[in-house]
Amino acid sequence: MNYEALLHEHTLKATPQRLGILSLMHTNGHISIDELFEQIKKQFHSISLATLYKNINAMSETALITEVKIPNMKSKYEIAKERHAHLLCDKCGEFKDISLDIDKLIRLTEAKSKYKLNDTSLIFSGLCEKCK
Amino acid sequence: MNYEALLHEHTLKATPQRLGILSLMHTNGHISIDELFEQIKKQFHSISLATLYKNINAMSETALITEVKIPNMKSKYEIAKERHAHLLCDKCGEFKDISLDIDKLIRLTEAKSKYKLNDTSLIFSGLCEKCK
DNA sequence: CTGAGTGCAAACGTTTTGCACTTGC
DNA sequence: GCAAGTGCAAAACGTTTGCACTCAG
Repeated sequence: MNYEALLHEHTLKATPQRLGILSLMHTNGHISIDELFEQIKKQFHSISLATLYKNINAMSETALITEVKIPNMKSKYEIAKERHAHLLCDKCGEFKDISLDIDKLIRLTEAKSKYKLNDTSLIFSGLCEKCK
Repeated sequence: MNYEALLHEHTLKATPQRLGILSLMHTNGHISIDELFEQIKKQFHSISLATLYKNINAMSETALITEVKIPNMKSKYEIAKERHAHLLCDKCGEFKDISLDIDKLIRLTEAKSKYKLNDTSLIFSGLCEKCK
């Protein structure tokens, strides 16, 4: 994936720090601020937490990344992608995407509610295949 | 609703402050810490924010109340009840319950994922009937 | 070359803690 | 009566800001 172009599309400069953040976000799938800071320090010894926050905020505001708020847990961040839901294993902490027919769910809920819906936040929690 | 009994069932003492918190939570449906503090101060002039937090934590830990984490917003709290989803109006901020067939959604997602699921957090956002 | 981004230290708002006092049971 | 709860002030925590310096475009 070309993160440099991605940043430019979102009117942000492609700094080495940002490329590192996006790369870690991609390989981890979902990552918290703390985890990100621990990992990025290995590449950028002197990176500051302030820089990390500024970048997370800049990339969230331009919708390049998305914050995922999870019940009873710190937020995780992911590179923005098409609509999807999340699965959380309460035992081992595995957190991953799952694709559902969210459009259908939205249509159903619109019919029931009279709302015009455009977004969802869906998190399922339980036990993963290994832990159950 | 008998909040005194409800507290006792959760091994918590029924103090006037707690009864006030639960009453406000019930009449508001969903309420943030700030809103709660503003409102409860009217009844308990000298209540402290520390007491509010301690009680919110105690009641969350015993699952008497539930924290609802909402994208791009402060958390709201509600008295725990059967499974349901939430609707948020991005324009006027209306936030309310909606009952969907969540069991069905869970069964569907279990089939797809191999997870054994027991809980969900589902928030739909868009425009309410008046705002759309 | 210039505005955007970085890193540091200080500031800020939110939540938690310690402690003496009070109260529910 | 005693453990649990309250309220205060202080501390801890996560996040943001201001500023001088650096760098991407």
